Amino acid sequence: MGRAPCCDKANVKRGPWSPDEDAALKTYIQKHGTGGNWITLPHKAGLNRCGKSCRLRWLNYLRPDIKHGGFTDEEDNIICSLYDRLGSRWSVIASHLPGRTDNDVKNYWNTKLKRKLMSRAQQRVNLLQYSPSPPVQFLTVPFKSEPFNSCIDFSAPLQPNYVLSQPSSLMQQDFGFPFKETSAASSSIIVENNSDGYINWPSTNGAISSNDLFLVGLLNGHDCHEDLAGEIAPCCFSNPSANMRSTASDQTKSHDLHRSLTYS
DNA sequence: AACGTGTGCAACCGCGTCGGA
DNA sequence: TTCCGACGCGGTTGCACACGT
Repeated sequence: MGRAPCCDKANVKRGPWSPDEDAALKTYIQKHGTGGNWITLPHKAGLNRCGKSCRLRWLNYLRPDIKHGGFTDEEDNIICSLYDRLGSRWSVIASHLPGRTDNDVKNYWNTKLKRKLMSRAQQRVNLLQYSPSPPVQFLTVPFKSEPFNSCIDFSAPLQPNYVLSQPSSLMQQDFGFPFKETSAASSSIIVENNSDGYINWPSTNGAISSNDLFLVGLLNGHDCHEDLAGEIAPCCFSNPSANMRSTASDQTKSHDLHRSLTYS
């Protein structure tokens, strides 16, 4: 049996709020407060609205301390940093941004910030400076919803000359298969021998940032000191090894990373 | 001008949690 | 301890507007 609805949906107004309704709600709350009961508030305020709708309208729009308008770079950084640590806990993230609501932050993340980060990631790819001719062929790596972290699952054995860029937060060592560095300044490596389809790295502390991208491409045997151009192949995080730690938060990151890559 | 598509954001929905009876 | 109403949250939807063809 489902939960009983909080109000009679057939007999309450829905959709956008009119200026009159806004005024009525604002006037009532400023005069009487919410009274700790949103369900009875609309009746008392003379509004034919669901209590939840009133609560949302007040918290997300009518509250006097709401900050409207664009987000600043500083706010961007706070959101990115907190999302990296907390995932999609918008209310917690919004609590660090005075005047911003969880709905605001969520919408901003979903519509703008995610794409902004993708654009930065693309710039990082270009900075890797590989330019094979014929162009790089990129490995398609299907997303898998479970498990995650501490390992990239390529679904199929890696072939020689696949290029893997690693996240900056991880050390370039002990990947569990032979590789060579592309250059001292680069964060990429090249697979020299076939691998078993998994790349393990030594970090067991879950130190993967959602700003970190794992990019894979095939060099077609060309020299690595050329420009990298073409499609990005998203990788999923996988955890076939029992001694690797994985968390729900990492699953979210992996999922979001995949989704954001598919936007490009 | 008309139409299709993309974007931003307000609002809704459903579920988990909390607290009082 | 259990039940139930209300709250709060995150995911999703739908609409208005902008923009391109």
